[in-house]
Amino acid sequence: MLRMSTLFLRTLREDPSDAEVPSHKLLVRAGYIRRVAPGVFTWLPLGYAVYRNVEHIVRSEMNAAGFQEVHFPALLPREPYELTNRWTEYGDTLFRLQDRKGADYLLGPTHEEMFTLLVKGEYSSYKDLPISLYQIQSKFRDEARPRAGILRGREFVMKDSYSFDIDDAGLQISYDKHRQAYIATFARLGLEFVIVSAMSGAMGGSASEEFLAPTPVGEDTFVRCPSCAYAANVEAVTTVAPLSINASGVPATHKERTPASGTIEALVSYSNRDFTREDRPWSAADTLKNVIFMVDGPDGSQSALAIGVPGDREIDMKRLEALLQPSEARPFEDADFVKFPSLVKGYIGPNELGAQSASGIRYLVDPRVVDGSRWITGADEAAHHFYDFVAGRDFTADGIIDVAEVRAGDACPNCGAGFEIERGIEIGHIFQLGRKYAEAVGLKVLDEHGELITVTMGSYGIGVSRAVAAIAEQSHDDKGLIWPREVAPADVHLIAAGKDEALFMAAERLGSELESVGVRVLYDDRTSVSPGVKFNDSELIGIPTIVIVGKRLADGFVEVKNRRTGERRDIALEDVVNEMRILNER
RNA sequence: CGGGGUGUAGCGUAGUGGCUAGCGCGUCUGCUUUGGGAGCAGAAGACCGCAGGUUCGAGUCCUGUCACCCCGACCA
Repeated sequence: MLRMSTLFLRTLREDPSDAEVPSHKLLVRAGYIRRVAPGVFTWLPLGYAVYRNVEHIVRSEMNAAGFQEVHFPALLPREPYELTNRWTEYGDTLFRLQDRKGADYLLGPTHEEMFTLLVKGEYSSYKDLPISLYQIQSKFRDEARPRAGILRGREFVMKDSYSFDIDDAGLQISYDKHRQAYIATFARLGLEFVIVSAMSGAMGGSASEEFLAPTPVGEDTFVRCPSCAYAANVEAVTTVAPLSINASGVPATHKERTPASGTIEALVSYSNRDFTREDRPWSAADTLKNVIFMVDGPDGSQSALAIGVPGDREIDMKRLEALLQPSEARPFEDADFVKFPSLVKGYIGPNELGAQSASGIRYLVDPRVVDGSRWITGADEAAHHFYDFVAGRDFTADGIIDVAEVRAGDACPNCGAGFEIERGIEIGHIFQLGRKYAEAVGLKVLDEHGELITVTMGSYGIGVSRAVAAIAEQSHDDKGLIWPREVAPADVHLIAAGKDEALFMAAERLGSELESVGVRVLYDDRTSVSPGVKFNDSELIGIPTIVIVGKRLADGFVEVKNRRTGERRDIALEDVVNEMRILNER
């Protein structure tokens, strides 16, 4: 029985000034966590109890799925990460350190290399596979900007699993088992979640899905179709290309002088004044905006890339980066323009783009730029635009790229309905890694023909510490936290409300009885604290059931309050233990 | 790393260049109080982020520096 009189706990009446999101504010105010350094937190007794409950649920579901737990060090040598090139590729996000001899070490940001090497060291036959191993470990990432308290720290706990199979079919089975285990885990954690596609096909088609907990403070944006099951991270949304259009009636293209048309908006209004089209007014979606990027490859190479999108949409850098990985893109700067004299900044058009053009810059367009679509676009001359510039007739791009911003109402690729946009916290990620790491470290086994084959892998993560914050984020009100029972630090928050000694004795006895039948109790046995303080603390702390031993005790009753609904009931003292036990069994 | 902001007691904060840096919460002592963050009386607790400078005088002005927070780019 946890006793408030001795519990290491100090609740705060005011929000900490450095906290922004509800989970951070409440976890600090309720005395669950304290900050040690940016993105680094200490778990206090109540917080650690919740954390351990979450960890326990994760572990038990992993074990139930037949995965085996191992535990790597957090402190790792450099060499394994050299094999996969991640010692350098990981960049500044990697915490590096040296031992006294000057040898390089790192604090593990994720453990693909270690798991792969471990299996390589032990197994060498197809008969040993499949196998799935996992660990629950502190991970370290020197994030450029930790934020939102526990939601995005530099030290955090992650459950990471890796599956090892001899072929794609086996990998699919391992992947599906993890998917099922994750569904069971998050359901038990009391989290509302959505499974979204996380990668576009352009990356090579390996399956990857994210488990997102919808909340306004989530860092991931995803789309969800209200009329079918489709859900995807914005990075993975595929745009439905319209059918090609018959452009036989479109006038021949013509170049016009368009002064003061520096912005799309200005161009559209100018066009509607001086170059009206026959059927309807021009809109921003009729302009073709061409943006040039410099793409830095992982090997240090640089190449320019031109992207054409309808003028009513921006290019979504996240989508672009996701598609280009591991290369990185940045908008063209003046210094880059100097190298391409045929480009007129602000008036770049398809004529000067593409492999065949003078610039030679690869030119990719949005899927909406179908054959027969009719555009206003740059004429590669200051203050001039082409009108009635038709795709397939007047220009041809080198290919399609789907990186324009995604908007609510855009068509679902599955059923065509307009989808909705929401935000969510990434609480889990399952991913068919394939043979990348196995190849890098040489993980091969003999198959039934005695041939060496490279193992194929899956990698699966759950943010354990993050899940605590995600639950807090989804489950609180203006008074405080509201824990789902299975993760709550106790089942019952027992309050002695009053000063009568008999009342404390009755509460004490009730607490013991509850504990004896397996009900976890947090007992507010403080004698010098007024009932109001106790009530407020109980609501802040967020244990699902609050039992008040107070003024109704004289009639043989205690009050039982549901933290979530606020519903209160008077229950006869002798029935409480039974009631609580039933409640606990659900 | 780009942009914005803030550093005053454990927490939240006030402080036109001028006396001993103020208030609330929390903490301690005593008395009172006990169904919605109690009252009275007293007490402890601050190198005003750090380093320079201007000035008779700096929490306040200037320069530098560090730290932290927020918005972006990056991620469980």
